[in-house]
Amino acid sequence: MEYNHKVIEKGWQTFWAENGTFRTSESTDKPKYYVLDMFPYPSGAGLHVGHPLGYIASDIFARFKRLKGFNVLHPMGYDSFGLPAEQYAIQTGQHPAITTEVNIDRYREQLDNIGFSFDWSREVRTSDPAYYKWTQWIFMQLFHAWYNKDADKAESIDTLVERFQQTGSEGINAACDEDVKTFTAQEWAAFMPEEQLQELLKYRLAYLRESTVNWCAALGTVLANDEVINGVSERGGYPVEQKKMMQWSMRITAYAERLLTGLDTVDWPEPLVEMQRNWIGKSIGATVRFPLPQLDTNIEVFTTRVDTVYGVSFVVLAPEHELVSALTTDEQRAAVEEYIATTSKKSELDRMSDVKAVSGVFTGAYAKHPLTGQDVQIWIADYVLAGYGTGAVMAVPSGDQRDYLFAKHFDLPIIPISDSQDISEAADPNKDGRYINSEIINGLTYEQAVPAVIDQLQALGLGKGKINYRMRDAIFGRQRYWGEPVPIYFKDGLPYLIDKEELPLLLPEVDKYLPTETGEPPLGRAQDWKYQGSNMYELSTMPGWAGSSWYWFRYMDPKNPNTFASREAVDYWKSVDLYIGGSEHATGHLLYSRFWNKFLKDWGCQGEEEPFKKLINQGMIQGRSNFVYRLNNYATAGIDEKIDNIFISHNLFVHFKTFMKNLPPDSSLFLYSDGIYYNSEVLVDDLVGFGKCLGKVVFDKYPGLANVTLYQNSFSPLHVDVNIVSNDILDLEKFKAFRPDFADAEFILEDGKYHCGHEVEKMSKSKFNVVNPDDIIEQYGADTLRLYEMFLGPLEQSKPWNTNGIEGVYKFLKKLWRLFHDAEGNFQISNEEPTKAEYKALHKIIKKVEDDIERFSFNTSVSAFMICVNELTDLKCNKIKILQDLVIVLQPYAPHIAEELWCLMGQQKGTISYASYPVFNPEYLVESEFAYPVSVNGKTRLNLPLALDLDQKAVEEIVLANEDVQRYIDGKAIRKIIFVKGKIINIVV
RNA sequence: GCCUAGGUGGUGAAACUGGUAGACACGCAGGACUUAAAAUCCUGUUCCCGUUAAGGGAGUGCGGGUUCGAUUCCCGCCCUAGGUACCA
Repeated sequence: MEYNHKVIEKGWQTFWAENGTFRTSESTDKPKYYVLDMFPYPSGAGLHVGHPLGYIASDIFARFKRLKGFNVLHPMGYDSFGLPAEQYAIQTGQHPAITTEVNIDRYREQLDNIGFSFDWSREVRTSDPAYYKWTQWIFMQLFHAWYNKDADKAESIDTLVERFQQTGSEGINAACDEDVKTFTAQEWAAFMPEEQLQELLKYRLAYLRESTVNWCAALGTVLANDEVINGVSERGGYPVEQKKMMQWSMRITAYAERLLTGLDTVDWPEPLVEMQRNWIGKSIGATVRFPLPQLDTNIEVFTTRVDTVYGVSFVVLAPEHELVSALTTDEQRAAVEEYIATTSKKSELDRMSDVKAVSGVFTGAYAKHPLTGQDVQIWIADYVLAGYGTGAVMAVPSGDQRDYLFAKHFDLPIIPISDSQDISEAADPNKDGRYINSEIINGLTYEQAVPAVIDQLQALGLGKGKINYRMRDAIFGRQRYWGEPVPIYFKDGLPYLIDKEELPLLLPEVDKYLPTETGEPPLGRAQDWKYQGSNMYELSTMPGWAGSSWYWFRYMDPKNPNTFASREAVDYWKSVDLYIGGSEHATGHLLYSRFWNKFLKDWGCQGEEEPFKKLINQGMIQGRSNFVYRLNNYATAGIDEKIDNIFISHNLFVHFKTFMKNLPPDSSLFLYSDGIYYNSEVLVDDLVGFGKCLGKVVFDKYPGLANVTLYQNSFSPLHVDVNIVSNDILDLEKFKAFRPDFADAEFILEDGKYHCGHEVEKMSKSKFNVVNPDDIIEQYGADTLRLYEMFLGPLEQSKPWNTNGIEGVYKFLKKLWRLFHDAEGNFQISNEEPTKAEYKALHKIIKKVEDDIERFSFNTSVSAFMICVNELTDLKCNKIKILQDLVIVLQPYAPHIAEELWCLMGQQKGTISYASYPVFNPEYLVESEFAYPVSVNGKTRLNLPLALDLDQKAVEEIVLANEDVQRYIDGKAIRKIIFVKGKIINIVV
């Protein structure tokens, strides 16, 4: 039979499913390997061809590792809590669980068509109560934990209570809120129980506190920093404002340092590591206090250049700084209040857009310089951010450009502090010179000055070295329905954990998925939803990232009812060896997952510091839209009938556009049946060709037409479904059926074809550029799809989807099939011993694929397969000894055809999945094309690579007779001689 | 502005540690088979000069450098994509 992908592929997919071919267990002597994909959110649109790119790559890798003798865990599941299902529920009233279920079924069907080797028996869904039970459990552990900085790990809150009871707050070194109290053991004991709980909340890793949040009114929820892009929501692009609310937060900042140092131990793409580093934003510096004798307090600032402290000529506070109103003098009060009012009105977006404008107001107050004791002015300005550092900066105009501009603008002093500074035009932050105007550090270098200043400040109690992080704690509550309920109830306004036995705390039914009339989250609508019948539950739900922050553990032991994953399973699988997914999760999912992983390690649940050892970002596949150009703005004379269903081919459109652009904006073209005239007078040679084309259709049909007038925008691009376009050539019949109003369309063609325009855009329904993998599979098969997605280019690179080249890959599979089938389509194989050339072709591919997979260069493997089959075809090789190994090598890429051929050779059905990867034999390959001259007994001889198959004597004769060679041998040592086809190309000395 | 990645034919791309640049594939052109189409196969295809050919020249964003030899290494610049931003 001919290569029939439909029959072959369905058959094998059924076989794999029925036989549980890819079911994994822990009981084996093989080394383990964990290959994970970022699990998808099952959206209503289904998969498009961009989605499976990463899954195909990971599947190839997983299958390859199996062949290499590893016990491979390769699971798949769904991140099934999320906004779209809820939005859909709001619109239609359908329960998000139902929508989600339907979408998951659709996803599963599409995934199955591609022939993945997932172990589906381990599937997880984050919205499944049996799953989110453990998400809630982890939350409870985080609530019950504090971070002991001395031990550098999270500990049970009980150990903290114990220490409070014994020694009070003395000596506690914790990651906690700023406003913790200091107290003795006696004072602690004297606190009311509520006070104690209130205080403990400031230490917990999951905690409740009033914080400024990104409130998105349109979505009715708060958003995390990484969900806000340029001041608008990532989803939907709605405006986001700052608002104070009581919120659940996660003390991820406790792990800032470990999250940073851990990045050095993982094998991740450099851009991603860099993104996380920037997000954490560590800066090493110092805090400096500027005394305020009038208020008996200090202004604390953070600086990374404490050595420039003698250059301070003023201090700037953020407008929101808590000391502002207290220290503002009466004369300045009006100005200050007005300034605060204007800045608070500015949205995040405004503030970002006028970054360059200098603004600020003097408070009228002065602080003492900590080292010189001189008075320095205190200003407020919105270039100082309340949320970073201490919300106040010491201004060093000579060393910082923003301070410099501020000083210039308000005519404040600029003090040079280094003999190498040039501050005539701008601030100069260089660290090269010696200090001047700097009392105790005059004449010192930067390296000497920093510790000197810090020592002095510390001695005065006015400063100390400090490390600051940009990263904020993560807001953990969402005022939405479709998420995990937080396992908390309230009594007298204080949060308590529900009993562990009550887990999972099920998502209650509600009548509507909207906030209540009183503005509470949707869960406020649930009837009789009280903890043990009396206490109110927390009404917000967990954010989208909760369920995805630990899911790789659940795959290890997905059905366990007693724990999130058994210790045996966790110790066996340890961490993910290879993780494939998009880089858009750099500062969200990938950071939170590392945080929870570290916490679970501290908690003694698992032993790995990092969850994902190696990570690959697959590039996004963008859409490639096609356009047709319709006549839609014109005037006719001498005819009544409409003639607007005319489409011009792409090059004519470009021609037309270019030409019109060169005319005055309000000009128009008149068309006559024998050509085009510009302004009815001048014949435009350029447009003759265009005019003839256009004239043909228009005037054949309307012979009596006197003229048509065209304007600048007479032809406008219109998205056309990419599925009726092939190689940018429009299928005219399908186009007429595409939309009813195109039924009588007429075309102005080039070379008898309608060429469409194209553009790279996001893949979306409205742009008619969505390509469904099912359609590709229907036409070419899953193996072709898999190979083609890999063939498209480097995995990590983003690229537009373009079906144009797929024929080439399809041809390769057909060629391979035909090589082992005769003209009648019967399987035909020879038992003969292969020739050297045949072995060479085979071993080339064995080596190549192995190398390529190890370095994730899947696209070059596909090319190599084609070369291999071309070579074998030329050799007319249909030998069993070649095919046996070849199909194993091919199996990760094109598993269906590989299985089928394996079977046809008389091997037991399905055993190819457990075969072992063929051993590469270098004897068959040309290793190198270089010859190395060596000296033997004073005579120069050539070391020729054996595989080159050259006549030693003949080559030596040629090479040694070469003048250059002689010259080099006399002068210097020759490293190698490069020759191709017996000819010397170059000589390396 | 800063950080990161990248820039090679008509197109997707390859060249792994400096060694025949453009493998492989698409597209295009020509040809074979066929009544015809599909399918399949063959030949050519970086650009310029040379009627064909033999042959010659240029060529991996631009300008320099190191080297017998540079897409690859170094310096400066330009452009594109992604990230990030009054972060003190």
